[in-house]
Amino acid sequence: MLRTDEAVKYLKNKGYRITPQRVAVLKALEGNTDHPSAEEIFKIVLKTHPNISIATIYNVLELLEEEGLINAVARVNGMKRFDPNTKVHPHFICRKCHKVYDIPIDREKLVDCFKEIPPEGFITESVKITFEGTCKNCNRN
Amino acid sequence: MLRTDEAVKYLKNKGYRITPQRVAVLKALEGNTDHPSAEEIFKIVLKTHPNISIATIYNVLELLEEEGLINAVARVNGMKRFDPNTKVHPHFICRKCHKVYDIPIDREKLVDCFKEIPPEGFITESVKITFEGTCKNCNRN
DNA sequence: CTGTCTGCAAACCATTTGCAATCGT
DNA sequence: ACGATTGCAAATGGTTTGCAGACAG
Repeated sequence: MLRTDEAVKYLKNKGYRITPQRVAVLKALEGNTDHPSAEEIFKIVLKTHPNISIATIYNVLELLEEEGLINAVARVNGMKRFDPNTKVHPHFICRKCHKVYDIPIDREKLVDCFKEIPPEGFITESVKITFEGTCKNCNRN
Repeated sequence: MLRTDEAVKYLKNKGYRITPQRVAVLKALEGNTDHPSAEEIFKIVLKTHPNISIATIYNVLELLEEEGLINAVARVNGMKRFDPNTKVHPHFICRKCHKVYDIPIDREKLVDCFKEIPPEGFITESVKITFEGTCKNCNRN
């Protein structure tokens, strides 16, 4: 799970400059379970940094993703959605309200299920498990 | 697995018109394990239908996906990739060569692994399991 | 015939890029 | 200081859309 102070330390250590914009994006993501889009992160950060540019948001998100501090976990309505929780876990995308939910899962079972795949010679860098349908809330109506 | 004749029957039965363009897209996808993009399907169909428009390709693909005859299984380099095999099965996306591989998997194990998720009240319409990394071929070089 | 589909070209829109000015180190 | 990073505005590019004409049923 992303923590701003640890991420800052990590980035500094890698030689990256610690700009207010980068810290602001990290803070917007810390503890955020909404799987926000770049636009949503932009809106959050605008509150404290009224001059920030959307291009900077994209820059920072790209950096954080490359450094493995966050993941792009889905694409909903054409927009990438980001998750500060980089542990492998399934997501559920609601086709009606476009919310992205984390799905709790028995980690042992998951590891067991996937341990012999993909085939030899393939090197896996990330795994995505995504359910799509209609969520509890939307099904009630 | 998609079969052109069955798909045609299905679409006709639903009241859709059977146009040469629709049949051509179906034929381009039948038995295709390359997970082609819209552009790639366009190129295939152009050989037999030199006047077809890319917009028509997108139209037909949208229709086939809505009708559950094909799936959009991934987005690689910004491009949707399509699979005529609509059975749930994992994919491996190579970050170097951008090939999309089908991954064989023990179906029973998969069902067992996923049977109690997602949580009650959520209605699942599709499941995607995607590995990303570098493929056997690219790792050799 | 009639209303669905197609082909064309323009529009869309999330994301990327080029570049001069800014600011972290 | 110096070079990495930002903000702005324009470009990119896969996909979508509007519409007149074509064609399947």
